[in-house]
Amino acid sequence: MKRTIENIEYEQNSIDIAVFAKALGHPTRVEILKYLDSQSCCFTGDLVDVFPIAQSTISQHLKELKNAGLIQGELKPPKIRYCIDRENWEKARLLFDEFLK
Amino acid sequence: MKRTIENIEYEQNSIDIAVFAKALGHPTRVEILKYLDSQSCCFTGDLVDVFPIAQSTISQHLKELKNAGLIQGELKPPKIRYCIDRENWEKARLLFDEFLK
DNA sequence: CATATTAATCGCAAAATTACGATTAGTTTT
DNA sequence: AAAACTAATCGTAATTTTGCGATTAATATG
Repeated sequence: MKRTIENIEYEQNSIDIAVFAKALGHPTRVEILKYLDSQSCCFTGDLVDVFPIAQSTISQHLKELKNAGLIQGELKPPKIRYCIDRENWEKARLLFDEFLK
Repeated sequence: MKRTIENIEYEQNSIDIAVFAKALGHPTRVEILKYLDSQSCCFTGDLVDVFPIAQSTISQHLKELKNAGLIQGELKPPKIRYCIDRENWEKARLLFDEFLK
């Protein structure tokens, strides 16, 4: 990309909203979160069974959700247990609520 | 992309959330919406003055917000007046509220 | 009618996203 | 120690996004 103006300055609040929103910006990730919420937690393998997409793709989506802070992974060898990060979830809720009100 | 499984089926609700979220997934678009909200309406030219990015880039962001249904443009020749689409805005609010609760 | 103004669109380039299969790393189990 | 299992990472490819300058279309003004 030709970014002649690199380092555009944004309000922190705008960045926070954008980061959460971007993570929610794919239907698969939305449905992963719905599933996670309904099960309270789950393993990658569960998702591979539920969604008709490759294991590596699911792993990638999980990574993005994790990077955005919406989920956390807990080591339960040999599996990894993913749960919604309730603290950030609440933060996102407040941000969207405030923004969209 | 190698999409061996094309036509993945999603819940309509997940698609709706993802479409709104994707539109909100860039800080510039979030700030455009904030500005629109604060001014209730505005012209493209106002945004060009406010944001340090090219006119064509702003136009593109406006297009995406419009495609997602978050804003609407009204012809006020020779300008175009952009306002938040309150109906869809409310729809988005309800979707996120329900989803993040 | 010619000129100015406004904002969309075009064409391009760089970067990010999405998806896959294959491989790898880390644990268990045998 | 060998085999099995789980999930991340790698490498690749197609597509989409982001951004710019230049051009265009549409309207308004002189």
